[in-house]
Amino acid sequence: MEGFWPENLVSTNFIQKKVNDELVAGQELAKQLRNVLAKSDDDPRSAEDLMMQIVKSFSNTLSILNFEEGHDVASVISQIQTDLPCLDARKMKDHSRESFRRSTTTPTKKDRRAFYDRRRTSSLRTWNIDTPTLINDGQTWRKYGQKVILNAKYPRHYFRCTYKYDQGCKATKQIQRIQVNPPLYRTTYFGNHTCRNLHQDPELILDCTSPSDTSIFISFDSTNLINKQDHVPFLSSLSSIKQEIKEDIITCDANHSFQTFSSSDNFMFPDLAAFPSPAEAMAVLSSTLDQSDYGDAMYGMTEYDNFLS
DNA sequence: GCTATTTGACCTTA
DNA sequence: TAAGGTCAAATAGC
Repeated sequence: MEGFWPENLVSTNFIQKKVNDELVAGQELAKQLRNVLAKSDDDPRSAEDLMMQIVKSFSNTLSILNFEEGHDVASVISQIQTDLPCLDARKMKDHSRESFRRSTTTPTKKDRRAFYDRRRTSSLRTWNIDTPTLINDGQTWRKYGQKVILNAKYPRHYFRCTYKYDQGCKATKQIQRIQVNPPLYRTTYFGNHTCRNLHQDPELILDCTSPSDTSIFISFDSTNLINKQDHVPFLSSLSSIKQEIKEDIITCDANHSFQTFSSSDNFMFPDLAAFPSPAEAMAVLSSTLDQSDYGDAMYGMTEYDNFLS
């Protein structure tokens, strides 16, 4: 491992400290979000910003945990630390909200120039997350493009908010695989969601969108450890996202068969704040997956890896 | 028939 | 002019 982090720092203790920091930060953010949600007159953007930070925190933790010692964990941590300032809540409040440029009339191909907004000149806030698995931020996305990038082994996938045209939400994201072994995916977000996702629930969602990964829900209510699939209508949106990825994969490689999961494969995370230490929390989280789920998840990741390789 | 995805073409920027 | 981002017609799936 080269570069920023000295070799001796990337020790088990160091990684444990980083995991601890991420979990503590996530716990604190979760508490803040709970307070925000408790006040109905609060700016809904505050809740969204906090939610994104929480997702980021747990994603970072998972990134760290999924890198075996000796692999390039330092680069992940370095990336995380580079990204963190972008997630500072104080900085997130003032990001610009550009007006919706698309006109109500359907432009011809010649008219595209009228509403085309190239990313690099945009003032939209951007940040990225590197994860060993695909993550779900709880929003609904629609894929609108795929592009082979120069000097990149894997194509870049482009997603926009499902409600772009309904509500003028300008949030987009890009997903690109950047590494095979260990698997690493870079998700780059552009702009905040300005939509009101009708399918979204106050509960935070942290879902792996790999084709057959099980969904993970973080509940703020420690008594709420049941599978709420049958009671939460917004779960249909998650199925939609999974379907997007699955179909994308199947289209690209018909030789691979993927196991699809019913929504009942979702399970609930216990309340992380209830655990005395992050290590115990993670141990419980790991054990929350029963053998079949774990096997299915691993199967799915393996198949997806094979496809992307 | 509706909705989402694919993919070639188009557009902007460096 | 090359590269990357987006559009939209064609296509597929439900």
